[in-house]
Order: sequence, then C-alpha cells, then structure tokens
Amino acid sequence: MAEQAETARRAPLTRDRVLRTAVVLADRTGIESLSMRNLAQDLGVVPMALYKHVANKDELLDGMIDIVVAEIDPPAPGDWKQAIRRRILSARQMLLRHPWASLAIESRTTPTPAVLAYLDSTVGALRAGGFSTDLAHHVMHALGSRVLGFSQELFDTSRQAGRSGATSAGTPADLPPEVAARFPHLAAIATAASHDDDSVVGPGCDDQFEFEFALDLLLDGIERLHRTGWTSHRTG
Amino acid sequence: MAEQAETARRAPLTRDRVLRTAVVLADRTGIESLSMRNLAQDLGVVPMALYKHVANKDELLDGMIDIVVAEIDPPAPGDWKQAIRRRILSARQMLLRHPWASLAIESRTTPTPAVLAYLDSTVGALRAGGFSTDLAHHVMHALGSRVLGFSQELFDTSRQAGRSGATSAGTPADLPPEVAARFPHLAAIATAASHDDDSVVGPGCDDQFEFEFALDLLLDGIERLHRTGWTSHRTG
DNA sequence: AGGCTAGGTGTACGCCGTACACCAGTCAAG
DNA sequence: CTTGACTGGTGTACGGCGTACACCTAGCCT
Repeated sequence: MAEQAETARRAPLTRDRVLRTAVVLADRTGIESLSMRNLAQDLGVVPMALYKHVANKDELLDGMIDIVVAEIDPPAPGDWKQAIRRRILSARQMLLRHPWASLAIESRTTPTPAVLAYLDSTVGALRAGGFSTDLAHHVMHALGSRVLGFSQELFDTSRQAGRSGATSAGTPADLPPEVAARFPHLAAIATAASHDDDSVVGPGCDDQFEFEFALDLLLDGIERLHRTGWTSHRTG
Repeated sequence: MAEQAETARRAPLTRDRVLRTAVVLADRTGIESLSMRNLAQDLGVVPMALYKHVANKDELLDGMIDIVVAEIDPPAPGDWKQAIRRRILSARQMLLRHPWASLAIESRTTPTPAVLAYLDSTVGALRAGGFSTDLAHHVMHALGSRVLGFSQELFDTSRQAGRSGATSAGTPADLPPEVAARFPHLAAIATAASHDDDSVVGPGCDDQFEFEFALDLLLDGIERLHRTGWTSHRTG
C-alpha cells in the first residue's frame, strides 16, 4: 500500500493538467524555456509520459493557446462598438497575463479552433450591428492584430526585462544616452510625456492609453464608414 | 607583379557575407530551419568558423534584421502623409520578400539600431509635418505594427503553405467545410468577396487591399486629429 | 485465467548552440 | 631571419532538445 500511495500522491496527469501546467510554466519562466523535459519535471513525471496526452510540442502549444484564448470574456450584449471594444480590451488583458501568448499565436501557421471561435464571434458582433459582410470583412483586417489585443510595441523598453503593462512608476525615459543622441526624434518622443506635467499620460509611457488611443482611432473611422454606407464595390 | 593570389583563400568569409548568406538561407528554407550548422555548410565552412564573425546566434539574427531593414526605401520628400504611406508600404514589401523577418523582429527583446533608425526617421517625417512630439508619440503607437508593415492576418489561409501576397488566383474560399459549418460568420466573410462580381477586391482576399484599407483608416483619423490640434493634455 | 488496453518508463538517436583547445597563415619588431 | 603575437578556420566534445521505440504494469472485460 506504500507503493501505490506513492503513485497516488500525484494527480492522474490528464491532458488538461498537462496543458494548464504548461501555461503556468510558460507564464513563470517564458516560452523559450518551456521544454517537454521541464514540463515533465514540473509534473513529477518522465518526459515521454507527456506524449500519451499530447502528440508533440506543437500540439502542446496549440492546446495552451486554446486555454488562454478561452479566458477572454464572452461577448456582452449592447451596441457593436461597445461590445467589440470590451472584447478586445479583455483579450489584451489576457495577453498581458500570458506574455508568451501573442508570439505563440502569431507563430502558428494555422489558427486554433478557439482562436477561430473568438474571431467568429467578433464578426458576429459586427453583423449584429448591421455591418455588411463586405465591410465586416475589411474591418476585421483593419483591426488586424488588435483583434487579439496585440500591442506589439517595438520600442517598448519594458519588454526587455520585467513584465509588461504600463511603464507606470519611475522609468521616465530610459533610453541609453548614446541611443538618445543618435536618434533625436525617438528621444524626443520618449521623453515628451514626462516633460509636460498636465499630460493625461503620466511619467513614462502608458501602454494602456496608447492602446486605447489607436483602438478608438480605428473604431471612429470604422463608425464613419459604417454611417456613410461605405462599400468596396466600384462606385457607379 | 606576382600577386599572392595563388594561395588566396577560396572563401573570404566576412561578417557581411555570413549575414547575407543567412538571409538568403532563411528566405529559402524558413527561419526555423536556419541553424549555425546549416549556414556553415552553405558557406563551405565548419560551424565554429562562424563564431569568429558573430558572437552567437542571437547576434546573427540581429545582423540579419539590420540587413533587411536597410532594404526599406529611404524617406522621400513630400507631405508627411504621402511620405509615411510610401515608407510603410516599402517596409511591407520588404517583409513580403523576407517572410521570417516580422516574427524575428517581434521576438527580439530589444530593437536593433537599424530598426531604431527606421522608427526615428518615421518620427522625423511626422515632426517635419508639424506634429507635436506628443501627437507624434501617440501616432507611432497607433501605427503600431503597421510601422513595419506587419499584416499579421490571423485568418490568412495563404500563410499555411506557400508564400504570401494576395491570394490572387483561384482559392476563392478554402476554409475546410467542417470549419465553415461551425463558424458561419467567418465563412460568410471569407466568401463575401467572391460572391460579388463588381467588387474591387477580386476573388479570394487581396492582402494588399486590406492592408491599405486599414492603413488609410488610421491615416485619415490621424490627419483629422492633426487638423483639429488634438492633444493628450487635459482639456481646459 | 487470459488477454486487451491505457498510461508511465528507460534507452537511444540525431539534431541544436557553443566552449575550448588547436593550428596555419600573416606580419611587425628585434 | 627569427620570433612571437594575432587572425581566422578546424576538431572535438558537452549538455540540452524533441521524440521514436520497446518495455512494463495495473486495471478491466470476457
């Protein structure tokens, strides 16, 4: 009975447990150091045991993506603009919780069913708002990466070291001086917000503000097209 | 005069040659199958020889990025809108030539000098057009991934197999039937264009059109903000 | 009892990046 | 002319990776 107590000590190791442990591990140590061997060790199991539950590492990643995509808030009733706005912001929150997810989703050659479902329901919200399939089609392209909340800040200094989110406290403009000297325009932009005390944006750069700025820019434009009955058909 | 060409090395193997060969190899076989060993073989050299010219694989990737970013057309004179539009579309062409580049650039934790220079000159074009640093700052965030021309079409079926570009000929709506059944809105969008013969967009989905649609949506919104003297400062 | 099956194990293979010791040239200074 | 440092290509080797394959074991059905 001592022997079976030892094996009974750990949970049964289901596919779901494998995937969720992998998500936690990726959250904690980054996607690049998520290996089948590490994951197996976290589960107290030998590496090959995982292959009884996932076909290979690619399928593991797909499963992880499905799990985090499922964390996005379900569509809420209301007008299309509010609904989509809330949805996208919820997706963004998910991606901030799981910093590896955006790159993982992008690197997949084909979207997973959960991603497809998310996109589908977003299109559904547009259609429910009276969008033609034609306009809805183009709008989905226009929202593009924002549909999944990607911020994708190339010059986001916070991405190098710690977690993401607003560069809120401290870190006013931490470009290395030699970089600032060579790229004056970039330097000016990086420090712009901190110079003006009456700016809505605090010191440093508020990712959330920037994201909503771009999002609203797109949404307002989309609304305008919608109101004026825009179509990609030839004018005639 | 007798040159010592008789004993000249067959392969000079400079840092530049290493990087350019790596770019060609990545273009041909994809970034995931670019290894130091493959690259060395392509150069007719032993793997460790590369390390005399690049510190490690990360530095190799940085060097490759610098090379392809340098292919983006230099800024042209003219009004800011045209200048930025041309620049971004040029960047997009570069990314279509080097399909590995967008993911590679995104996965870097810190942008390379060439990327910084590209971003800087884009900001410069805005400033030259009379944008405040404040507005220019937010505009750069808004353009976001589009600054480097990322299309990032999650539901771009062409990405799974061949090269990208417009799904121009054939392939009207190649969603697998079981997928189409489960996601009716997606299916409707995917087939929308092919149903209407008088659409500007031909059969299938014209990536280029979609990209410019989104880009112009953003640019028009930005222009409107610019004209009305938008600022992120508190009103009043 | 006998065998089927699901699930965990152990070993092994071929990739990968790269540390480290080595060696063949070139070339400047003694 | 020697010498010794420096540059750049080589060979070997190590630890980590994904995973194929054979094996074992426990529970279940007949």
